[in-house]
Amino acid sequence: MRIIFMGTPDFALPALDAVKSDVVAVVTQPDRPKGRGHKLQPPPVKVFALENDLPVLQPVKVRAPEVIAQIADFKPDLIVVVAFGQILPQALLDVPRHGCINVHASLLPRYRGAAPIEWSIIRGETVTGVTTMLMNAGLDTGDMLLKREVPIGDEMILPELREQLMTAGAELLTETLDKLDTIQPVKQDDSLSTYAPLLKKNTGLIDWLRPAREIHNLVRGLYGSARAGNFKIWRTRLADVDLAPAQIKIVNQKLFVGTGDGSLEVLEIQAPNSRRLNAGDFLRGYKGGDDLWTNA
RNA sequence: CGCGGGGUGGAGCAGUCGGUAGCUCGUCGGGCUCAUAACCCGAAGGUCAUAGGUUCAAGUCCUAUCCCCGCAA
Repeated sequence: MRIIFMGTPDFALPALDAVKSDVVAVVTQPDRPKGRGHKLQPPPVKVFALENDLPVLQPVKVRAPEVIAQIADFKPDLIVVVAFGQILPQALLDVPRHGCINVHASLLPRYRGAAPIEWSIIRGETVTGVTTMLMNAGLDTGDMLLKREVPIGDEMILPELREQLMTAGAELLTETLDKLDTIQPVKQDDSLSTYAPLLKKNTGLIDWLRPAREIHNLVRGLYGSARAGNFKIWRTRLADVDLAPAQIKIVNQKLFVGTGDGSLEVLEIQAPNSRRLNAGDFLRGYKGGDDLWTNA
């Protein structure tokens, strides 16, 4: 089986590793200026591919005819897509005779889209999973092959869930390829579908009027991107202290915040221009008063 | 060369106009207490990121390097 693997971030690595012996080429996103100083960074999949002596393509747009031709030249039997980051046009989907298989980090048809892992935590789901599907031109709308469930613990955090899903995804991919001839594809029930859109900058803004549980889920699901004022909130815990929304209280080196329903203990917080600290350390240096979030 | 903040005893911070360092917590010893994460007394612990430079004198000014962080992408 000649496979072309398409993927970009860390999440795709276990899957690529699982099938690499059949991979004839890897397609990933171009190196991008990233981080401080705008240094050019190769995507993790590229790094992995080079370490394994796999040919790497980094098209700006896979939809470009010359790119599709280039991919076709590898005469792939199958294309495997895991967190690639670009939409494949029909012309490309038609290239491999076995079609294109995608590993998606949710139980389809729920959480179609770019950020299924984050949204499944933010929405307070107790179970999610991975799904393999035969891709079509829609966004995560292809016929499903196999699924595997992964439970979401009450206190589970984004990196933990991501870790489990990427492992499960790699295993499911292997299983899918093994049974490819016998699996009966199942159409998705569009009436049950939900979307997990790209995270926006303001997705992480904490509204203290919301219930504690909801805010806690947001903090868990964004892990570092949830913010209150200029502070990043990394970890919280449900608490039982009587406080008005957004009001803070410091007791025994612990930081509590009131919400619209219930209260939270802030366990890890990051002040502007500072690094991430646990609440105890943060409070030691904190000289301000009760206006923690309101001043800016 | 995208913009900006910072590296000070174990931790988090302060340090004004340059004159060899201070706070909170922790640690160790002692005391109080039925007891304690509480309180009282005392102690240890810092070549102030690194290398140069200016100066009678630098954590504090100048230059270079390393590392951390925020924004923007």
